[in-house]
Amino acid sequence: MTTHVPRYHRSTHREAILDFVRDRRAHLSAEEIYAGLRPNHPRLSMGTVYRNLHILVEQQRLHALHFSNGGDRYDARLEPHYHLACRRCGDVVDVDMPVLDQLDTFVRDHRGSFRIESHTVLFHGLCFACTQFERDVD
Amino acid sequence: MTTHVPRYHRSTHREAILDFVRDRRAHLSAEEIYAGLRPNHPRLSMGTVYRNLHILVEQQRLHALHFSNGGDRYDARLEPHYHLACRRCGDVVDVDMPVLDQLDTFVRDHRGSFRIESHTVLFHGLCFACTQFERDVD
DNA sequence: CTGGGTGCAAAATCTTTGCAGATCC
DNA sequence: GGATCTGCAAAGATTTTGCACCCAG
Repeated sequence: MTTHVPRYHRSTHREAILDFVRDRRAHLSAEEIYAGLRPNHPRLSMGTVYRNLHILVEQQRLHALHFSNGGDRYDARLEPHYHLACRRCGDVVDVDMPVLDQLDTFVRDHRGSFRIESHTVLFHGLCFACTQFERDVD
Repeated sequence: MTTHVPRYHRSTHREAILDFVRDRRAHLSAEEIYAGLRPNHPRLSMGTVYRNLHILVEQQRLHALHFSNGGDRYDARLEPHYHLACRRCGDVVDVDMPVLDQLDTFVRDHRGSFRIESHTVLFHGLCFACTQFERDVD
């Protein structure tokens, strides 16, 4: 039982999806990608968006981010970096700070049985716009 | 338009859910909680589980964890701590290392417009059992 | 009493998948 | 030609919600 590895063909839609996420430099949901591409790709379907997003992640041409609200989001910035999410509006931005590679090493030494591959850091809080709607946060 | 804040009553189901998550000391899904309580609470429904989990999180008596595979998981351990998730089987364990409070301060100084409240760290990798199923991971 | 809590089932989300035809190599 | 890609619609999986009734305060 050897797992079949497909040799992907070239696909206009797949490239369009990748380009779209790259150009936006944002953390887009499948729905946003679909809506954004629809004008120029009227025959695009959600099934195709999902199928291609999975392939692009598998090919390491996109990274998937998992959040609380709603579904996954996709990021074309491949170097490790941290994120900051607003708990009110859900907006996600990149954090401009060095990645702490030593964390992986530290945990590796303390938990040898687990093969650590990477880590993610997510900061939680309120973006500037949303702070105005939340008064007394103790 | 002032948001209505309910004064929660006492509820056998809510306490049972909280006790169950506390006793298991694990990171349980709604489904697992439902299945685990069903024997002793035959009239419990999934709707009630979800409604109470939201309330317990709002009351800060549980924390919700968000992962890629499937839905949220719930944790009764309230002090900040980090997690380690196996990308193959999805198992989640606590990481025994001090929390880096200074990260919040650091990012606060570099992104004044965002009100940082906390951060989470998630390590990714393979648990010991799953390393045996994955050979050549480059 | 009044407002919260619950079961139940329907609805709402979000994502996956089967299939037939089109496309790539 | 054979594997991959696609639209479409149906099916899955997960979570929310409307409603009538029950229960706590």
